[in-house]
Amino acid sequence: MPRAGITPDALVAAAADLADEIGFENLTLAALAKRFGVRDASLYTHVRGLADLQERVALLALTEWAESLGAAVEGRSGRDALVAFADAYRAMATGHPGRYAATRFPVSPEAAAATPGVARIIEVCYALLRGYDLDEPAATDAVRLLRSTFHGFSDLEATGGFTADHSLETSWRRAVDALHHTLTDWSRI
Amino acid sequence: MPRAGITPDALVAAAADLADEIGFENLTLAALAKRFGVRDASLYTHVRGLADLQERVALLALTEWAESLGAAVEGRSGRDALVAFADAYRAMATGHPGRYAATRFPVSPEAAAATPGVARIIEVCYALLRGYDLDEPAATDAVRLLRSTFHGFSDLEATGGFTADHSLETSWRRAVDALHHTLTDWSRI
DNA sequence: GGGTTCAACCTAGGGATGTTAGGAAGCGCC
DNA sequence: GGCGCTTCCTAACATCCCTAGGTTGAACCC
Repeated sequence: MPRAGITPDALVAAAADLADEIGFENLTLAALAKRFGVRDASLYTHVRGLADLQERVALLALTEWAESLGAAVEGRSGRDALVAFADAYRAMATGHPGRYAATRFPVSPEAAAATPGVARIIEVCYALLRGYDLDEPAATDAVRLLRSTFHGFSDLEATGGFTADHSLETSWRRAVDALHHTLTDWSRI
Repeated sequence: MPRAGITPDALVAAAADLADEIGFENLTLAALAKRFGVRDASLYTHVRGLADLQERVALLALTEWAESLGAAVEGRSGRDALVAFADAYRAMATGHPGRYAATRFPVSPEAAAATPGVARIIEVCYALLRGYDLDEPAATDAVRLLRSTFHGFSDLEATGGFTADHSLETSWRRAVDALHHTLTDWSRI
């Protein structure tokens, strides 16, 4: 019987796609093995187990996300940058729900430190603030506010938390506008 | 052998406590049965299955949460009400992580409609806005912004999303201040 | 008190999953 | 062609959810 030609990277990429299709919480070694035409026990050659696979998918998703956010902010500043960042953020959350859910998997500090994408996301957030007039510790407070709002909205949207019969698109716009206003007025709040 | 004297309500309450201890996603029928000194199959007398148990825990958590949020807002208005609401929200998320995670379980529309707490939370959110000058559809946008920010911050805090060496307490205060400012200036944003 | 009935709890077992241990065989390299 | 590493396999076990059917505690009725 021929080899399936699995590599850890191919396995993790396929797992991320599978997670987008069926949800990160439903990602299972059995389903992933079936996709490669292989027994589930065979996956242990490439991955230490389910927890290891989940962490790798999380790190992949964080890296891809960081690139997408970085590219969105590139060459923009102020409100333009904020809108581009927000739209890239939400596009990831709604277009790749499995990957997005994976980003919230608690990765070990060592793995996070060894993955450039993790620090890059925070870095991009700080770059976003350069168009506004913020120094530490206000910048950290502002970054936390940005992430909280974006993450909260995306998460509530993804899990069906919003039920009112009103456009999510305009609510999202209003939220971004409100953040812009807050960042502009930060010292006067 | 004597009966354990289990009732559905006692079972769900114990499940909520167990979820707070080991995490909602680790809540298992086997662990719950062990807590009552009973076989897992015996729980099917009181509950239709794991999904049913999870939904009941979610509804219990939502009800308790609604009461807590309602009590916090009671007799206050404007900024006072906002701060009290925010602190009650965060206290639930950090003090009862299992229950908080349960509130994000997708409950069926019928069960949600039959549980007063679900509607009560939205109602309390709208009551919060009475101190500010907002009409529809702005009120819905504002409620969504409030929930997004509170949920996002709580969720990132609970899952270890904040790593910077800076007080979470002051970041939370600043976020609430920013929301107050946003609600006050809503028509001028 | 004795019988009836309901419901709580049990044992047994099947299917799915994660995981480990050890064996067979493809594929590269000499 | 032969050696060896790596991939993939089978076998087996533990845990979990869930179903089917049996046993027994406890309340109720006479």
